[in-house]
Amino acid sequence: MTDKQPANNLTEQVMARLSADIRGGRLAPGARLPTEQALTTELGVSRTVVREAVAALRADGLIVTRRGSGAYVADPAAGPFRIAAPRTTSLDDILDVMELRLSVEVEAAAFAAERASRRHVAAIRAAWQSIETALKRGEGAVAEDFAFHRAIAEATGNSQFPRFLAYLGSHVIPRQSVRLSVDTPAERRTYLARIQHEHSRIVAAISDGDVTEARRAMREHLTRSLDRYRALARGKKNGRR
Amino acid sequence: MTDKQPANNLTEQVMARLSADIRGGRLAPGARLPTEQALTTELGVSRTVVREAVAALRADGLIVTRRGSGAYVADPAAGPFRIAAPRTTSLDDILDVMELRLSVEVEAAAFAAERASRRHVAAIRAAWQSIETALKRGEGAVAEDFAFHRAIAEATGNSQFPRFLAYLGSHVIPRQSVRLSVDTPAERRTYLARIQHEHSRIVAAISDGDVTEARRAMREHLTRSLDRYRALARGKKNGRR
DNA sequence: ATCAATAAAATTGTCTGACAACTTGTCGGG
DNA sequence: CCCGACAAGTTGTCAGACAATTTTATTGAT
Repeated sequence: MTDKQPANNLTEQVMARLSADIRGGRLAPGARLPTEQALTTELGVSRTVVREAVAALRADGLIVTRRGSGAYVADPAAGPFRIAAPRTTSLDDILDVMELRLSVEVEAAAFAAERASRRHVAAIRAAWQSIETALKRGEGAVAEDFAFHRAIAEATGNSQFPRFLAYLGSHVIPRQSVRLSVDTPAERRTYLARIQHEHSRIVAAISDGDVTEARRAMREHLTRSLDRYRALARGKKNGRR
Repeated sequence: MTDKQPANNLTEQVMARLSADIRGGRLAPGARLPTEQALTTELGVSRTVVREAVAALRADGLIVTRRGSGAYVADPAAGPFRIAAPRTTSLDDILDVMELRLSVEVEAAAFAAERASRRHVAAIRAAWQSIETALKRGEGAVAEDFAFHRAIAEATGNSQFPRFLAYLGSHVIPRQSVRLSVDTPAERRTYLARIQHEHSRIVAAISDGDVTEARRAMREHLTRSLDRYRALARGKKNGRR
């Protein structure tokens, strides 16, 4: 199920072992782990290795240690937060993540329309202009597109939105360039022009402070690209739900 | 800015220091960290502490180590995935996270209305019923409420939604019980009754497959609780934007 | 016999020193 | 100029010791 490269360093081996014990349920939340000495004898490694593995798992939020008492399996709810599986990026997974992105961005546009400052609006406009010049130069403008969405997220005044987008973008956007279903340059150009037109409507809504329209425009914009991926997924291998 | 409890264990102090250096940009991605020996002398701790801190940061995906060469700041895009800050949970941070949650849940309700199976609808109805019985017993039903929202997230057919909610819920919901602005039991009862009424409208919309109404009902439901928190935050110490 | 204070044992946290495994740069010889 | 051997530097692992803290056992008084 998981990746099993031999992991030439012992610490990772011990980490994998303990992690598997915890996630596999052999060690229930709140249960106490074997003592460091017990682990050294059982696994045949030095205490240094055991301690480093424990420190790593503690950083992961899987366990907590109490001096003089022992190490305990942490409540999984208290753990940090991992969103998507980075390794297994199947096409379906990407679609799922894109839906999550749509959800966040639609509301981000609404919040931006509600409370964007003049500087924020100016930044969004500048990002739009950057796409425009890139398109006139005949480029794809994927980086500029991402910057545009990022500018909107920052205009919400809520730092969670840009952070969320930055993470999702780094994992979803790169795939976008892998395979575009549009073939001829002419088709591609009209497609990009339409995208940019959708962008302009989003800008207008945010600039006007029209919350409802901002939501609508952003949803339409993202739904369209989502549908293109859905079609692609269905074409490649149809199935699922 | 951040929380500065003395952190009685040195490892966390060193971790915090290095983590701040990396996130603060003083150490660019790809840059090499000081050697362990340099850190021991500079920070005045033993090599054991430094190594455990490095092991923890490596588990966090912030750095990578190469034997014989050194430790390097990892490319953040390659790093696993972290969304929000778990430690620094100020009231403003909670509000920001709640807005993110609203964004996701509104669209989750829409997706649920669009493609929930009969079993999913039944599960949502059952969760609603659980709240009902808990309320009749005079309980707060926070766990049941969370289960209700979770059932909706699962009805989307997109595994990212329940996962996202599970994380956010574990960090946001617990605070809900910390301090409720409603004082008298009567007020509390009417409040809970209204919440449950809002729930019923969400259930009806999803059951009918009415996407727009599902969005509207969920947004109204969450906006209301968000507004209550906003008022609470403003009452405690007004400021910010 | 019950309970409280004390002592002992157990456990994690930190320090020190050492050696192995690996990487990188240097230097000499071809 | 290229290339191999060598040396220095760095991380990985091991071993032992002591400190700080918690848990358990012992002991004593009531």
